[in-house]
Amino acid sequence: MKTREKILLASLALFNDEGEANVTTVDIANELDISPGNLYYHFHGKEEIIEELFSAFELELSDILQAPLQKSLSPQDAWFYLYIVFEQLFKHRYLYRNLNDILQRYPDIDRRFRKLLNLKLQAAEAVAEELVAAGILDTTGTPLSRLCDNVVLNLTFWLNYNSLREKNCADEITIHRGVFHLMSLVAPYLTADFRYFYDECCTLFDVLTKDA
Amino acid sequence: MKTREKILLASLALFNDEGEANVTTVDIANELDISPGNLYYHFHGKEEIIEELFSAFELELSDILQAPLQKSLSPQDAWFYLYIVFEQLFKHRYLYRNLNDILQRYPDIDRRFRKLLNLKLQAAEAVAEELVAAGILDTTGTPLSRLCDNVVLNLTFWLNYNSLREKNCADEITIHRGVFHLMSLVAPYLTADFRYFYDECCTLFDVLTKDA
DNA sequence: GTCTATATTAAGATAGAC
DNA sequence: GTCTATCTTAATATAGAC
Repeated sequence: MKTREKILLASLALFNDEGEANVTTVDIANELDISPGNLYYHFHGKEEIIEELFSAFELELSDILQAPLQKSLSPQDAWFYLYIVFEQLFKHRYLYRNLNDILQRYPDIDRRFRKLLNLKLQAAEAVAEELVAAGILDTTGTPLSRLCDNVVLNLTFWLNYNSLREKNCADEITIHRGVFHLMSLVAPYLTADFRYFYDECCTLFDVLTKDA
Repeated sequence: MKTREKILLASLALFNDEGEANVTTVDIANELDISPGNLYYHFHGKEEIIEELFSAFELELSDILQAPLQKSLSPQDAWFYLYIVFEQLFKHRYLYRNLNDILQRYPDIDRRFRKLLNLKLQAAEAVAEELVAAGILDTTGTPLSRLCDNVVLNLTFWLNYNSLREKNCADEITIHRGVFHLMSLVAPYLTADFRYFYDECCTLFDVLTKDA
């Protein structure tokens, strides 16, 4: 693997583990046993590394979020889809962990992150509309947009909230918990015929998280 | 007003406006037209200022959160109570804006913040139980703790989410929106007799936010 | 491409005069 | 209590040898 690639991978891992603000260019170089000078040969600095990491994240997440807009998701896939989204967010959790800080320091990332947020909203609405059409959800009384707004807020900040509740939570469990937490937001809108589905989720969730 | 007091007030204002990480001891001194040396005479550094600001926040918020645990809140006060909590969080929004960063750098604040989070959960459960007892909420099917968990997550991260959605939102509007957003979480559990209340909230919210 | 050595910068902090 | 002047430290960044 080329040094440039190695720098990106090591940076991502360090940012996720220690928090982006606490990782210096020297830390990254040390992690790879290369000199700081070498790192500066490949990247002009931390800023350029972050921008390149974000670009990769943006590309991958855009693809994921555009899927339900282009081709309608079958209801049984919605559950699986939620895991895909969560895993992508988790892979780049350094971003969500220090969101305001990073967006303030990198105006370009700020602009692009807001675009992604809109895309999240659109994807959530597309999936929700599918579920309503399939008779799985009944949202009469509350506008769909309000529910989706809440889903996106929870998607964006769940990882932060979970690390406040459980300081050392295994990665797998964190993702299960996140998906389940989102399910519970939608649960009150399930039609009577599909209530059993949420109950099954509760049981499954207990099984999945008991291994810990 | 004593210089010490002035430093605390100016720091809080700067932290809220610029983000704690972007404010240096020199910035604070400049804001007050005093020398950095003078600031260091009153405080050992930024750390001590933040710890003192947090202690004040902790004291005030604890009082607010303990109220519904000691004396049951009448249902008509619940709405008003939510405003009190939100305004307190808003006054110290610098903390919520860079939460992970600050908690990582100040282990003592981390410990105490988690305590406050538990207190938030307890207060939410106490209020929710009141509303259930009064026949305003019906939460059969979903455990109350899951709803409260979600309320606390939203309390903690609403300010962040809102500033992602609306970059320059007036303070007043931000708080109205936050309270309304929380209402909409609870709305699906309102009993049929009290549905009208949420509809009234929607109308009121439209009026309150139209002045902007 | 990679290293060592060094320069630059900015924040944090202190000493001593007034 | 407050100021000016100065020191320390850590992070960022570059120059030049190999």
